[in-house]
Amino acid sequence: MSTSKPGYHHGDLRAACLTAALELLAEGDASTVSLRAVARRAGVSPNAPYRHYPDKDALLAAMATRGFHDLRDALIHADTQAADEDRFVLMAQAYVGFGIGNPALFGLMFGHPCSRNHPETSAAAAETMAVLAERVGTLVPAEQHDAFLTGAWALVHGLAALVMDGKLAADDRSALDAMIRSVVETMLGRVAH
Amino acid sequence: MSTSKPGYHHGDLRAACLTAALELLAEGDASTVSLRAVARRAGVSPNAPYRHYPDKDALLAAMATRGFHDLRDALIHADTQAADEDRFVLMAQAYVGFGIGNPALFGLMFGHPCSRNHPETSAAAAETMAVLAERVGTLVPAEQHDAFLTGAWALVHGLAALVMDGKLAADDRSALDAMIRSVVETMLGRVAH
DNA sequence: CTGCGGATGTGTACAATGCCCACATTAAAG
DNA sequence: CTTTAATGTGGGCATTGTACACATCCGCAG
Repeated sequence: MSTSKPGYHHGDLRAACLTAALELLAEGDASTVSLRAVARRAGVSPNAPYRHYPDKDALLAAMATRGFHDLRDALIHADTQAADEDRFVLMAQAYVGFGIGNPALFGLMFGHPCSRNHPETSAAAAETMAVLAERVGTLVPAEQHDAFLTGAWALVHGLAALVMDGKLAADDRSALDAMIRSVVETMLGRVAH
Repeated sequence: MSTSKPGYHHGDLRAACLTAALELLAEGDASTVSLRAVARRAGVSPNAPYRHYPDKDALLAAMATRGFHDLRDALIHADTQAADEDRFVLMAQAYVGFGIGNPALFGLMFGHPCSRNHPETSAAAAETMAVLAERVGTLVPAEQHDAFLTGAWALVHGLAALVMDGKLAADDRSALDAMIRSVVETMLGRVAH
């Protein structure tokens, strides 16, 4: 397809840079991603990426945007996998699981200034959170709605952040999921009744 | 005292580097902190810091350690400021308030690999969390203790992360504190007994 | 007091990086 | 076919992290 032409022009360097950058990020930490390394991996000169991204932050923002879309899709998928009471648990597990599976990307999405400064990334983040909010909206009486929504969101995000930071350890994935279930049910059980 | 001698030797360069680095971090984002800028601010040659920190990550870890100690102290102080039921609310407000007041440092503490790799920093983080854990221990029956502790911690940490990310807005500090109180009381209020 | 050794700070150096500029190539619009 | 804008190349610059060799100084043994 697009890989069959080694000519002067790449074909879709923009996308190639994005995937190269995501690969690099997955292989190491944030410092592994340099514009020049991305260019090398895409088989292109060090400056070529600048034709598609005004600066490094723009590339990082594009990566974060992709990350938010993937996270959103994972949440939506989890939301369809169970009956009502379990849905939020599954979404929490999916949220944390995404972080575990893509730690450096997760850190980029929530830790790097670029996600705040780029409107496209902020929009993707908002979309992602809207999925959580919709589910939470079905779980609680109206008068507690706002506080509960905020709390549930914070709970899930905090779980993810702490697990990613190694502050909460688990032997394997299923132990982790069990822990998440236990925590979420304990915390939400208090509110539900 | 130690600032009165402009001679060849600095006196306490180790501490000077730490405070210079913390100043730089407070003035901008993480990228503002370069070893060379730290050296400049301390009025010393670019390589002098290497006599006290083996590499840049070691300096960052020292900064994170300091951050955890300050956060711990803020939590301990909050814990003494009210009667039993309010203590956890005040601790949550202090936790988020620390993040608001030191966003870049907070990001370092919870986002950067150095806090995982340096034992001293990990220890400081554990100490900090122990303060939260102790308070939580008084709020809940033993069989729910683990899940509740994790949940409460995640809740507070998630609140801080979301507020810092601009995902939860508040007009001013007292509106923010009110929101935190509302969320915390909703999530764990009626279980106190 | 002398001189000596280890701790601390300086200088030079190098590779890598982000980014700027001028130039080359090419695909597509006229 | 010609022109033109998009895309990729090459060279260059300042900054950064860090290694190595040298300078300076504090404290201690004689």
